[in-house]
Amino acid sequence: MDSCSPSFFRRDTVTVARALLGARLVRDPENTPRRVGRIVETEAYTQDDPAFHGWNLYDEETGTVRREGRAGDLFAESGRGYVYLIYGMHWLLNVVTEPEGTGGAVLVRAVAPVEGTETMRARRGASHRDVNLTNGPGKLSEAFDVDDAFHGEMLTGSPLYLVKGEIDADETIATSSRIGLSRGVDRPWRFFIEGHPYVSPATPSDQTQ
DNA sequence: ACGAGGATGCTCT
DNA sequence: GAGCATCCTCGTG
Repeated sequence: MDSCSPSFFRRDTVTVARALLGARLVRDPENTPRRVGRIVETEAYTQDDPAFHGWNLYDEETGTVRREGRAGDLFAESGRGYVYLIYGMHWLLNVVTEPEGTGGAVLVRAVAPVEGTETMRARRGASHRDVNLTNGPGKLSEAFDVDDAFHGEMLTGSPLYLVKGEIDADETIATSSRIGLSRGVDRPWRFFIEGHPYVSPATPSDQTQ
């Protein structure tokens, strides 16, 4: 196993977001079958980005950072989880990037099931078609039992970690504006495997009106 | 197929 | 009080 180490994540956030396409997300708790998903969609968030949760903590003029609250953890050591609740309901999984003191994170937006699909079905409910198990950031968190417990934890080993992977020869990486934003819509920082069935069906933020 | 609307809680104003 | 890195259900065509 070539699991992603802190140094893998201690790089430019956009580079990490691209490099995570084809990587595996592994959920390996005790007493539960292992779940593995292949990452097919990510988004990058950087400290000078108005959509970044820690945007108001970073002063571009002086280069100083106020590491306060949950968003302050976006400036922590790379390889840690940044997990937060959106719309009062869904946990979203990010991995902290860049050197400590520099803000950045990659949102894992969609994976394709590789192993443990039965467990994912049990978590998501039987009424769903398989494509709906993990084709969105809230959905994959439910399928993989990701919640607040992983916020601030190192994602470099059990029970939740990432393993390096590649894009197949017949696959291409596509880019778009990110999903669900009102600010920072001009930054083309959503990356996905073009045409893959497990890419989320959402519309990029610069194509809505 | 697609669009509208509701659920629900944390953070900042 | 508003906005939010979402998802699901229920309308209409």
